[in-house]
Amino acid sequence: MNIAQNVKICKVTCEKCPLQEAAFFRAFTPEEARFMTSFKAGELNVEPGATILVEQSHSAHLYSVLQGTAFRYKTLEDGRRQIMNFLFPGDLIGLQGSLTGEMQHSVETLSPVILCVFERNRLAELYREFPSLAYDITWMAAREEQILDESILNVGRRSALERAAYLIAYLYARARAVGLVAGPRLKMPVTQSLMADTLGLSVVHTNRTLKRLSGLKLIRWRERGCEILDEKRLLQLAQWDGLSEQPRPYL
Amino acid sequence: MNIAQNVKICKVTCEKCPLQEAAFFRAFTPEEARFMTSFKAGELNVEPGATILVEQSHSAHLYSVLQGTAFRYKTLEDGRRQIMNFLFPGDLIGLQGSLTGEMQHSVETLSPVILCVFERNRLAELYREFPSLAYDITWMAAREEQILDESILNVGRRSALERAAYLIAYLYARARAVGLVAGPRLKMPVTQSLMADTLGLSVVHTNRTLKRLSGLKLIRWRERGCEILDEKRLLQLAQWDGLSEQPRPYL
DNA sequence: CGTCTTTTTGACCATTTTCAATCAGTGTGG
DNA sequence: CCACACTGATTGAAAATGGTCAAAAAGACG
Repeated sequence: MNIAQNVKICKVTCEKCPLQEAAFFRAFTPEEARFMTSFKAGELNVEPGATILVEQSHSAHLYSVLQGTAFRYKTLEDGRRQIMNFLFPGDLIGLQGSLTGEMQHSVETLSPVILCVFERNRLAELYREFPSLAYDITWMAAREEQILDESILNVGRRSALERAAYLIAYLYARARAVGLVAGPRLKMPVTQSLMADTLGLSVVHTNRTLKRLSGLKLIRWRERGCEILDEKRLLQLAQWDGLSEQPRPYL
Repeated sequence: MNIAQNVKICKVTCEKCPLQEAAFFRAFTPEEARFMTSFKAGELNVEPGATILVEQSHSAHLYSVLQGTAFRYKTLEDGRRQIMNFLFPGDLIGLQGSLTGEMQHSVETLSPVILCVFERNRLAELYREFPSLAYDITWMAAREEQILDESILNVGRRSALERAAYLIAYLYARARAVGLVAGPRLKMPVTQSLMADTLGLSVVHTNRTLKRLSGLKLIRWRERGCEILDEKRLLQLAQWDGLSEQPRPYL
C-alpha cells in the first residue's frame, strides 16, 4: 500500500485560500481566516492512488481537501470493499476519528491531492474561540449525513440502472460545484471498478449497466471517466432532486 | 398518516434527566444542565406508529429522544422505502434539517415516545455559550456518520444472511446500551417488514433469511421481536466488531 | 513494442423478487 | 362466544436481477 508521506513546508495562508474564490463556499470573516491560518499545521501533498488514512489506525490529524479528489471506503475481512463517499475540495477528512481516536474507514486519493493538516487536539480550542467555525463543522457533518442517507437509499432500494444514474448525477453535481467539469465531461479519474464498489454491484454488472445508460444516450463512457449527456433524465431515472445549491462552509 | 401532536406541559428539568442515570452517557456539568433546562422548550408525547417528521417539510424544532424508539427513513416517489437508522433514548432528531431547513427524511415512532423539544434558532446561542455542548452535537453527528458508513457497507457488500446478522446484532447492542433488552429478548417492536426496509431486501426474502438464522440457532423470532441466542456468532457471521462501549454524550 | 490495467462479452449459476396463497394472532362488534 | 376484518408471518413456484468464471479486446504507459 502506497502511504502518503511528503509533508510540504509551503503553506497557503487561509486568508488567501483559493477556495474562497468559489461562490459556492461561504467565505471566512477576517478573524476566522486569521485563526484558521494558525490552526492549520501544514500541507500534505499526496500522489494519485495513495492512502491517506487506514481503517483501524489512529491519526493525530484532521485534514481538509484543498485540491484534488479522493474516496472513503471500508473493507470486510475477506476483501470485499465498499466506497462510502467521494471527497472534493473543501471536504473534511477524519472527523469521525475524533470519537474513539480510531479510524473506521480508509481514504485513498484519485488524483494528486493537496491537504490542509490540522491538529486534532486543538479542536476544543476552535470550539471555544470560534463558535461560527464549530457550527460550520457540524454543518458539514450533517451534510455528510444527508449524502450518506441518500447513498443508503440508493444501494438499498434502487435498481442497478437507477443506482448508476444516481451516482453519476451525484458525482457530476459535486464536481461541477467545485469546477471539476469540462462541458459534459467529469474531470475526475473514476474506473468502473470504483463505481462498482460504490454501487454495491460486481464490476461485470456495473459495466453492463453503464452500457445500458450509454444505449439510452444518458452518458458516454470514456477512458476512466464519464460524459454526462442528459443530466435531467439521469435525475429523473434516479428519482433524485439533486444537491442543494446554497453556499456551504468549508475548512 | 398519523401526525404527532399532543405537546405536554410537564417538563422534566435536565438537571434531573433520567438518562443521566445510565453510565453509558456522559453526565452534564451543573452549568450545562442548567443551560439545557432553559434550552429545552418542552416535551412531546407521541403514540406508537406516529410520524414525528416528514420528508420535505420544514421544522422549527430539533428533538431528542427521552424515552422510546423510532426510525428514520426515506421513500422514493413510487413508494419504495428505505430505513436509514433507528433512534434510541439520547439520540438527536432533525439536526440535518439545520442546513436547508428542509427535512430530507421522515421519522416514525415504534413505541410510545417522549421527545425533548428544542428551538432550532437557538442553536447558535448554544454554540456561543457552551462549546462543550456544541462539541457533543458534533460528536453525535460524527457517530451517526460511522453508523451510516457501516450501514452502507452492510447493504452494499454483505449477503442477505450476513446483513440480517449485522442488523440484529446492531439493534441488540444499541438496545442493550439503553436498557432495552430483557435477557436475549429485544424490547422493541420490530416487524419483518421494517427489517426488510432496513436491509434493502423484500419482505419475503427477509423472512426466509431470518428463518435461516433461526435454523442456525443464532436467533429466534417472536411476535414482533427477536431473541438473540448467540451474539458472538452473529458478529462473526457479519464480520463486525460491534459498537464502541465508551460513554457518549446526549442531548 | 510488450506489459499492465481497464473495459467488454458470453455462458452459466445463484440470489433475490414477484405473485399468489395460506396461516396465525389480535381486536371488534354483534 | 363467534364471525369478521386486520396485520404480520410463512410458503411455493416462476421470473428477473445480478454474480461468477473465463477470456478477449482496448487502452494506457513505460
